[in-house]
Amino acid sequence: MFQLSKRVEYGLIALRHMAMHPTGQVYTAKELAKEYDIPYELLAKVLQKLARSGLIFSLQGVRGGYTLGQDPNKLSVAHVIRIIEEEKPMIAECYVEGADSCSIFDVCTIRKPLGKVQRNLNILFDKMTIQEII
Amino acid sequence: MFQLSKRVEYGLIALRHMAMHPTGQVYTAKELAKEYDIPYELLAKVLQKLARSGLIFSLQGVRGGYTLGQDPNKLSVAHVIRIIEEEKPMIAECYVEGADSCSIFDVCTIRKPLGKVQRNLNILFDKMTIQEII
DNA sequence: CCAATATAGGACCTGAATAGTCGTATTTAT
DNA sequence: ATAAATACGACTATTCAGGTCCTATATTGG
Ligand code: SF4
Ligand code: SF4
Repeated sequence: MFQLSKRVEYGLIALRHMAMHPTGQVYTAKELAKEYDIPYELLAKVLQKLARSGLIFSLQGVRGGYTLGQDPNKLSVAHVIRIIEEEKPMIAECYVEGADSCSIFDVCTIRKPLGKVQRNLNILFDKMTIQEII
Repeated sequence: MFQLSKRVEYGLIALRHMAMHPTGQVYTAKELAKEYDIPYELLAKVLQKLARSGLIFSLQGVRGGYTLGQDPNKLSVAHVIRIIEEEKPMIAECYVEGADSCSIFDVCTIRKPLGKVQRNLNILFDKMTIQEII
């Protein structure tokens, strides 16, 4: 319970790697996968997703790869999570899926307090930048 | 991702229910399950676990049930989670399962920053008591 | 004593979500 | 042209949470 998904972990690792080295440098999914011993196809998908949302730039073809598209100081972990996980619920499903998603919604007594936890968690991830995890 | 398990939610709901009403009162798993429309067997197991670790008292036999064993002011949500989930990992598995659990442990670069998140989350749940969620 | 009602707890089934794999198309530098 | 890279959809496998079922044991009250 409460684990970060591998996809998010892999994404963070890749972003951190890019942020650590001189900007503009291009990294291929292959070399990153090898460096960190991550399944290539899986990492590739994550990078594609990050690229699609403009978080990193992709260069196709020979000598292509990925390069950091944003200042790592301004890139929050929360943002990365949101992109990779899309709108997956955190803490409690009813927050995202609505009242119908939970059969005990209208008698549930812990929904509100959990909201507080959720907010605090958001703040935590919002404040944490890629630069910070280097 | 990052969801509280149903078992924890059910446990919190039951504890909250007990904490709301006069102390000493006995509740059966059956009536709680009905009241909140929770699967009886599942709730029963959660309550058994809470009873085993002394968090609530159990009375067997006819007219038995459960009764709150502790001051709700002193009972933290963190404690409840730890009892129900035992030593399930939060945030990242390597914290509990050790280095061998993750193939990229020794090249992983985000382990330490995730530790910070974990600590903050612990603080959050530690501070939150059952009394508080009433 | 006996029947009813409750907890105790193990075994099992199921479906959904995650992790990982494969195949193929497309792009581009050389 | 070829090789090396991204793009992307479809597929498989594994894991885990949620839920169910069954039996044993304890306790009360008639
Ligand atoms: S209504 Fe309550 S039990 Fe249901 S998902 Fe929301 S917080 Fe959890
Ligand atoms: S070593 Fe890194 S990737 Fe592996 S479980 Fe720990 S934090 Fe996650």
